[in-house]
Amino acid sequence: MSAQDPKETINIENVVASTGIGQELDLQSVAMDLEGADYDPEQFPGLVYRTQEPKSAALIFRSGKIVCTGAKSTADVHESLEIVFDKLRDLEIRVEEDPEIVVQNIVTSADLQKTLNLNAIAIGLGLENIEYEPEQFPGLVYRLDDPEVVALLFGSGKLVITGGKEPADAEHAVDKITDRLDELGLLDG
Amino acid sequence: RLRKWQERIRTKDAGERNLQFALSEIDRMASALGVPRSVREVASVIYRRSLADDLIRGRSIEGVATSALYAACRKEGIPRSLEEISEVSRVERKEIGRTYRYVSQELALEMRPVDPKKYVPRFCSELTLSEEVQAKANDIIETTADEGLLSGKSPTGYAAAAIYAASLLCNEKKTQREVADVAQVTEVTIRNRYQEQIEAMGIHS
DNA sequence: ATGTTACTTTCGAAAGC
DNA sequence: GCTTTAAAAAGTAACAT
Repeated sequence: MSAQDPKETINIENVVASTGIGQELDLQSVAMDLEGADYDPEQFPGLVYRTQEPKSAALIFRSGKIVCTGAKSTADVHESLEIVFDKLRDLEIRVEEDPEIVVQNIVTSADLQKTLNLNAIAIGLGLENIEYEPEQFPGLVYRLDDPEVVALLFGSGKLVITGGKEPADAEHAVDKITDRLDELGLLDG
Repeated sequence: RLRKWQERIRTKDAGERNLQFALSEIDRMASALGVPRSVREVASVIYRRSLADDLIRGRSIEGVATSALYAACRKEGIPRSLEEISEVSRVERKEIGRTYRYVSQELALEMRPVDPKKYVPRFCSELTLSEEVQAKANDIIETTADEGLLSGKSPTGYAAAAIYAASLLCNEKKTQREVADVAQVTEVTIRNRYQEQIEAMGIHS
């Protein structure tokens, strides 16, 4: 009744993407005119601009390249970047019509809905394939080859999957992890 | 050519000096921690393997030496926490931890997670607790860990809580602060682990 | 003794040191 | 390698109440 497919519990928590306006920028002046912009070249070469809805943070560089992070979906990434593009246009900066936006990383969380004995899992998956140092971090780090993602498994059964380029990567990862733990008889039992 | 010859000697000498420095550091830290000679030997082997596999590039000699000692203590079954290790090293805890993880992966040391029970004898000794308390603490750790209660928890905090609980059960009470001090964890951690363990053991007191 | 804030881990891009 | 951004997981710690 309560046990549903772990895939249904997958939630996208953050999407990182990169793009560019195809134009060099004078970040100093952009920082002056764009309200809410944080720019401290001594500390970091990029200018930070935050959007409220959707919530995200954009890192704008002198080269015109932009990194967007914090969005909850790929659609939000596009929305956020459109806002950034329009803000720049308001500053009389030429921005390409539809700059190519490339998703670089998707962070998701999920729930296997069964508590995990990480010690047993560490041995079962093979000590050479995992990293588990509870003195340093409570999660067990499991790197998958296909899809090429990294999963952090917790004793509660919840997990984080990061490194994927598309939502499907997380689903495949959850499937593989579930299957692997099942065949090892490590889901509860 | 003479120049090339000198360069080789210079490199060889530098390498030799660095190795000697690393080994003397391992010796110094091991003495400060009071670990047996066998541990220093294991640490030396791990350091030499790190050197042979070129793992020191981009890292400090001290960091690798300290990590080798941390790994050796664990491998020999007498673990020292990163907190304890960092007190005798000039490398900070975070760096020792990440270097250890790197060396451990690269050399395929296949280190198993630290068993909290490995801390019981030393901590109890420092607290002058009886054999009975040690046995009780080990029982609590073993029983509750098998129920999956150990997952994700720090070995020192887990051991500390079990020792605290055992000291109460055996009428040799030590305060949370006393146990927290030897284990180098906070009272809050002992409190949290203690509650879980007691509940899992079905004890009420 | 409890509550808040903050730091640990994973990932990726950007430009520059 | 570092710097900055955001986000989740759960444990631990520092400091306040």
